[in-house]
Amino acid sequence: MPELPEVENVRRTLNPLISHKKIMKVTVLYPNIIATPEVELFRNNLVGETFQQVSRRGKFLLLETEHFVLVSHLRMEGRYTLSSPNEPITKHTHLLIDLSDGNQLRYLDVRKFGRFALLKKDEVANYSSLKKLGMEPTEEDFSLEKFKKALKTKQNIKGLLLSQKVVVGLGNIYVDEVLYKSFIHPLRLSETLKENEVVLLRKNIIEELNEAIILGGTTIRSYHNAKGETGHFQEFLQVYGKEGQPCVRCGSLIEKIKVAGRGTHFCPTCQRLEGSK
DNA sequence: CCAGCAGCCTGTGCGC
DNA sequence: TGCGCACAGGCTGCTG
Repeated sequence: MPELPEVENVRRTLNPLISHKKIMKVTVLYPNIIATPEVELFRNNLVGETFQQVSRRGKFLLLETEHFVLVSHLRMEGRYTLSSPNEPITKHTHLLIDLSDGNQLRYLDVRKFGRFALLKKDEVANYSSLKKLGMEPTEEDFSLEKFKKALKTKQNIKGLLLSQKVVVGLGNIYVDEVLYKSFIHPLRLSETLKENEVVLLRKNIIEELNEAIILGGTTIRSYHNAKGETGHFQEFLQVYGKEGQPCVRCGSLIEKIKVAGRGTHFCPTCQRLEGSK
């Protein structure tokens, strides 16, 4: 489910719901979602802490307390809600955190792919999942020079962008949209991109993700922010989920193939597979 | 070291 | 209606 715009909207809606609230009790209903430390320690370390701000690195949420950072990844379908402890617990609820204001923060995840790691503050910088992440897709962090260097590989461009090791935040929907807007075929080898294509691709990545954040993210089936609201960017998708429909630029029918193991949508006419001569 | 791919889970939609 | 299969906003660990 969530790519960067959705995670950022969860961050923005979750932050005011939990910051400055003390953790009274922690209940883990599905232990496998806790990557580290062991569940007992996870609970004991969290109880008594007070949430500070919620921040984000790539698609990871960082729920900070005085001494720890709760690193949360929603993967495909993870979701937060704030409810009364009296509300019945559904079968897809896996973590409960009772707060000092009487509310209960809940983590729900149908596919159980999401993961939590509770780290001491000084361990965060060295945590492998965060350490290997690439640049944030902002004008300041996402350097054109670094991008050009990172593209010197024979990996196809879609796979490279999905890997999060060059620039973070793109998932299967936004990567298809961004490549479409940049006239680049998803199977194009990264090293064959020309200067003007790299410049356009970088600009489109930054703009696309920003616009999607402003529109509340993309809701195809399950995404909701921490207040239960859906996004609206799905109304502006041009290729994702549009197979068989005409390209708005040239009228060719949008095709769907598999790239990097993922369903991939593109226009066979406007998106170039070869570097221009 | 790196690219590629199963595995992790459950639900949904499709063809037969 | 039922069944089997493919597929779904992602990451990780193993393989060659």
